[in-house]
Amino acid sequence: MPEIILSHNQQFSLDQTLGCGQVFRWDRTGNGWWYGVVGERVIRIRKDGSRLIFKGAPSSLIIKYFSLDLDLRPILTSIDQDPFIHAAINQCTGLRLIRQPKWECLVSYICSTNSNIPMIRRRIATIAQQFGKEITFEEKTYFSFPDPFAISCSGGYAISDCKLGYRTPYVLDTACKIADVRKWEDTITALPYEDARRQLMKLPGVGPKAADCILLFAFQKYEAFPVDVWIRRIMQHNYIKTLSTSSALTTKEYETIRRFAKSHFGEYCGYAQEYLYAARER
DNA sequence: ATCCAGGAAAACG
DNA sequence: CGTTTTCATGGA
Repeated sequence: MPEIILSHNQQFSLDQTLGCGQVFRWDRTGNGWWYGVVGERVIRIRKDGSRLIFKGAPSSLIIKYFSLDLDLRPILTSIDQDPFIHAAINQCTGLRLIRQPKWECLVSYICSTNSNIPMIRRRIATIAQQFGKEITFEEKTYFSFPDPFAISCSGGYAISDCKLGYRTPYVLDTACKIADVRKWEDTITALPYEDARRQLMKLPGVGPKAADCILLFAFQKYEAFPVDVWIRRIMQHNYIKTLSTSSALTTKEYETIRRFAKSHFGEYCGYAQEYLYAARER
């Protein structure tokens, strides 16, 4: 089985990275193997010390997907601005932001609203099962994530069967609007963060939070700082104690939080967000 | 039964 | 304009 030997500057935890809630298509078996669908491939991977052992994809794809080509140390040093984030960094050693497939990430976070991680996972799995291509791997059947056309051309019939609730028309309408995925990806990629964010938020079902997740996880716009209920709580308790404790997160509050994060943690505040989220107390 | 979950859109005042 | 209500689903 192919493997990658991680050097000392490739700090990496498979469990932190795949288990922190940024991706929804990976499962861990009892003995440390992870199985996941990435694009048209099923990947099996585990880590033994500095050895990364895997099957189902070339090394180049593994390195790109897990961002193993970038040195985490200067990034973590730059966001390590106070004792609280320092503790989170230490608690989640080796957590990396993944370079997710963009279209799948978009749909995932449209499906994430007002929901929890197990539910999101189930929805994405159902969509893949309904519309994706069958992939056989080690005698088991998996499904790739369908392109927009596969979803839109069904005329909304099969998608309404995926238990997405009120998110059903969001996914369908977004699939219709993004007929040419490649073009959409190139457009967003080329735009600076704020412009890309405004563009994404024009899609039905994509608000500030979803847009920031997509930009951070799929487009590597590291200044994105997604604010969900957990992050808001953490920011209230540890950083901005003057925040009102009203129930719904207003646009103004969201702006206050993400501006603070950018100025406090810097250009890589998105990395700070993910460490804070992964280290959250439940 | 009631509340909550990696929120967003529509309705309201 | 800012604030409140509604939305579908399942788990605790």
